[in-house]
Amino acid sequence: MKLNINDIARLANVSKATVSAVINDKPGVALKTRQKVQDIVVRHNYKPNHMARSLSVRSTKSIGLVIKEIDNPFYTKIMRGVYDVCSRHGYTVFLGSSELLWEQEEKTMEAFVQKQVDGLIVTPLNDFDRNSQSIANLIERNFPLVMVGQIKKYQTSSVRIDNIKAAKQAVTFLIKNGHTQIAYFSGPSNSLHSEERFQGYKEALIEAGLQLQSKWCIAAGPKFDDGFENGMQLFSGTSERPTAVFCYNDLVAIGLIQALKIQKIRVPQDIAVVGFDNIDFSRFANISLTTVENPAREMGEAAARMVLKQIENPDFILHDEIILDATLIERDSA
Amino acid sequence: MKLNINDIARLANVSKATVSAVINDKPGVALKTRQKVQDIVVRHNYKPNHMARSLSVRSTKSIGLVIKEIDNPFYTKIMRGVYDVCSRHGYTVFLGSSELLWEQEEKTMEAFVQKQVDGLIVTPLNDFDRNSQSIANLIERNFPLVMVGQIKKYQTSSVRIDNIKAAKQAVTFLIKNGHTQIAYFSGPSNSLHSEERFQGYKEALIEAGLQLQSKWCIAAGPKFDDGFENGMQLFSGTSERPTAVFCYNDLVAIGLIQALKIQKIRVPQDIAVVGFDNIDFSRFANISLTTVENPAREMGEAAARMVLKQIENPDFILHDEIILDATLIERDSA
DNA sequence: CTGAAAGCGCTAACAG
DNA sequence: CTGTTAGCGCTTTCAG
Repeated sequence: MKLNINDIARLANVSKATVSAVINDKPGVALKTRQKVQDIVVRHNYKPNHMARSLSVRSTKSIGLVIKEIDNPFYTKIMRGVYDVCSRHGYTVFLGSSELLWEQEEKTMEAFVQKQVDGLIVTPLNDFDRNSQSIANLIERNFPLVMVGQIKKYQTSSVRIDNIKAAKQAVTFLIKNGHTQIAYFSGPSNSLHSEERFQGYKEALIEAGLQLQSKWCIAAGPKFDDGFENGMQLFSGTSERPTAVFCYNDLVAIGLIQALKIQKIRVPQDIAVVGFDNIDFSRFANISLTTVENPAREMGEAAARMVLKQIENPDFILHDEIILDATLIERDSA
Repeated sequence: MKLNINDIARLANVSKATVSAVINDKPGVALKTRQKVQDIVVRHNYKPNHMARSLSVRSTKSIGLVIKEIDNPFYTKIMRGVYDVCSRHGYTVFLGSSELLWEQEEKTMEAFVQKQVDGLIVTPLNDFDRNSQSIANLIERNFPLVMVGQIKKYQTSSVRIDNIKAAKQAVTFLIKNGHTQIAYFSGPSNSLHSEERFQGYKEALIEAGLQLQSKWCIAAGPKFDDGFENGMQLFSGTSERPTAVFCYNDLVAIGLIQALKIQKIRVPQDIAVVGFDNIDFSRFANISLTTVENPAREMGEAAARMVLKQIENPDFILHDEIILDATLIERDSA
């Protein structure tokens, strides 16, 4: 039932080299022969086995994408950007997710490499004691690899934003609005982003001559519920409260706002909150969210363009960096 | 630099057949030989070329997933379900999206088949004049293929919900709450879901003895902005209004609520709105959304289990159907 | 238990 | 312009 190149060659009375030439639009085939072959090809609906081709030409026209969380809209946007430019260039993309476990990240990357992807795009986890043999190997082998974000220990190509600067800008905005008691809801402990944003938070405070207070540095997490639960907790008692909170991302900001709403605390009058990422929903949240625009899709696109360039230019891989802008979007929540 | 099975064989002083046997954990290799080979393998960090293996065994251990929209959280959840069970079973997944264009859907499927995926999961578009050669071929060839949802023209395995019933339930709920003037914001014109939900809407009206009024059947679309814009439009004038609207999905419901808010129309007092899908954000919308739970992730998981079963059982492919439950979740918006 | 040889479906020189 | 031949890296009989 399923024909291969030999069958077509036989049916067309030519050699398989000729068939190969015509299906790949190579020159040097007489028009008549070409047409005869083409005719047979369409008549039998022959589709070349792409894998066999890949084995021969040592290129699969595919890349592996490993993100952190499949159902986090921020990563979804990155995916979108990557997918768009890859498919536009005839590359197909393998989907992978570490779900915040770096053993998983590692395993997924390895699997992709074994499947012979031509390149890899990763949103890396950062465990401080992490020692990634795989990443080290890839770098050494000059394998096309780009990070969206970065991994502290290794130097690779990357596209990202300046998280410190962006966070500082957001917190400074809060300070300018008269806030002096500002909390930070951080993300996962192994998130470099979270740490950088914390750094920006600190810098803004210091620059304004304010005290950094550990009681207002809350280890929340990356999700709604993290924001919600920590919000419930922090604002439940009658004890002292901050007047503003800067959140690791929009998800926790929205969760926090939800908790505030339940406790009848008004946003932004009683508590101002600012998020990070500008996910689509931040506009539609309970209170439209003041947040930092994190150009996820653009980062995905840039990352994809970068790997493709590296793939097409294997001798010329250097550690490129693209830093995109992240700007504050003022809405109602602060 | 990059070693292959021959290199390992030579280094270990055995034949490549032996190497193959040990890396695949096949019996019939003397313990000593096995250890010697294994040692070389780890010492040189040898990773078999999975593609070459695939060519030989004619199975890639990969499946193709083609969804409709990458950044729609509903499809993202399906993706999650598919990804989870596939990776748990050692399958990797190719990411594809039709972005609501069926030529794209077709092309993506074809591409995956040429890349020799072992199976395909598709959330199909339904154009009424659509004639899918690819799908017909796959069915005829008995190719492992499962639809999340269904395509009207072809009989395939599928997992889905009873959209008609679910919609009817939602609209009946509205009617029980005293509404008689109920609008429907439909989805994309080529969405079977949208049409089935419309069907359910009609049935609920009829059963309650209410008139179906064409002025309240609004062709909105699948996105926020579609809900928003159509909401702005429908409720801008002082002309007659419905008192409730049933929306194709949560996205348009949330968009609509946003429009209502801007126009100072209260939800649910002035207008009740119910969505469909129960995306994560529906809880956190401006007004928490009354909606229909659409078990996306579970559908993804079921679909994945189904293809895997078909793949593992090629002689035994039948057109299976799984219909999952979709139940109304009552929250604040209606 | 181990190795030689054929083959998976395709591409790439190289002759003719 | 076309066909022959030799791989790509692995698996799989089948002898020995």
